[in-house]
Amino acid sequence: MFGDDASLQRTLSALKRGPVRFYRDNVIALDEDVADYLLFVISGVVRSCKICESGTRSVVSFYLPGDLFGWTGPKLSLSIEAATDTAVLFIKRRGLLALASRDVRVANVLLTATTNELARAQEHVLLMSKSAKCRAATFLTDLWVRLGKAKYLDVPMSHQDIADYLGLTIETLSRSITVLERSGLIARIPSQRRLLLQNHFGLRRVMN
Amino acid sequence: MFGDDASLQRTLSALKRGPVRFYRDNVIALDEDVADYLLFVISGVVRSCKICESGTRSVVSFYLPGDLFGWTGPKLSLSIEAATDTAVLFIKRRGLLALASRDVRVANVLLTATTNELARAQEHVLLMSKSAKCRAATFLTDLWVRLGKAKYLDVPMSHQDIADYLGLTIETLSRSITVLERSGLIARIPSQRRLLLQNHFGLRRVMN
DNA sequence: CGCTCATTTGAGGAACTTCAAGGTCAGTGG
DNA sequence: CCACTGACCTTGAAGTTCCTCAAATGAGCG
Repeated sequence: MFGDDASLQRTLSALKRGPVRFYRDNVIALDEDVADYLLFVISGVVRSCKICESGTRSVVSFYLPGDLFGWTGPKLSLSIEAATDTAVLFIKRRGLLALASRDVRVANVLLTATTNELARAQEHVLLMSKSAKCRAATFLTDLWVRLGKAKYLDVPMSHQDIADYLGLTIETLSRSITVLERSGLIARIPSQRRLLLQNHFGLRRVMN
Repeated sequence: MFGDDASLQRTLSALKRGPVRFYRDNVIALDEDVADYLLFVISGVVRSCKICESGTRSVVSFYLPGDLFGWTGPKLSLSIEAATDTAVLFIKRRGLLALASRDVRVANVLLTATTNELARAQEHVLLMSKSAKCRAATFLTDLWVRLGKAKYLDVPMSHQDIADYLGLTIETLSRSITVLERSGLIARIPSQRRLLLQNHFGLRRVMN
């Protein structure tokens, strides 16, 4: 079984639902739902976040096109939401697991996806005990890398989302970005949302 | 193959090396080594941590007896160290993966271990944007749960380790614990290292 | 006891948050 | 074409939390 890619493709197609489109700030799933489905991002940005009893929100992770995720345990009760307009694929978890037990390539994809997500979560932990300036610089540089190192960085998510991801207020984030700009490390051309990372060496130094 | 637990046990035995004992603060592995081995904690506490260029240390995770870990990607370059005197098992990664592809039980153990580690990392991220008092209360309560909800909580790792895990200074951690004590939520009986969590409801409230 | 190391406590300063106001930009309707 | 609106971002000033530095206290051990 699955001796050729074509039959693998057919089996995968049978497991997926979508692409489903969501508008910005729509809830895609609560993580009770994610117990049954993995998500694959086709376009746009997805965030997983948590609202505390105190009303404060934390963004745990951003997922970009090509990311496969949904391993988060149900006890965290995270909410999966569209950070921009998005399209995502829902993939039956049990079906994919069964497939993985028969096809090593599938198993490797799942293992790689999970390991990557763990590594990113650990880097996130490390980031949270750095200064605001360092957090902002690291976030922008990482995002630029994840989006393919294009000439300009079009930041797709709102500053509020970024601030909640970095554990800062939106004001502190704004000030930090302004400091980076005044230091000549980045520039905003021509508008807010489009950034040019000018001095990668300097950014690396700020990132520690 | 592996139709019975006995043959599974034999195969597992062939993959493991140890138990190996380490004294407190010994380096168990750098994560280039962890690329080849998974670690299983027999006794004591293991920490994974990172020293920045600036000299500051962060503890990414603590592993307790029964924990299986080592999925961290090599690009983080974490150091795996003994937070107390410990005994650990080294398990050949490739061998265990091969085993997992043939035995669903093994695959499930690996998946569960990885998912748990991811969930803990995400909770850690959430924790880092809370107040010092909340972080301390959450850490102590979680540790108490992970250690089996014994009557007394014998904190096994140093305050410095805990502070580096929580992204606080050792002084702020100490003050936070003192505040919890003065609020009657915890008590130190009879010495520093042994704590009694007195008011679980109150602790839950501080944890938010 | 007298050493060392770990933890606690205090006072002052730095970083971040809060609250409040001003600015920018895209969309809408006159 | 221009003013109006609302969402989003930026800036300023005051307040809070946490950090830094310094010293004191406590625990463990020869």
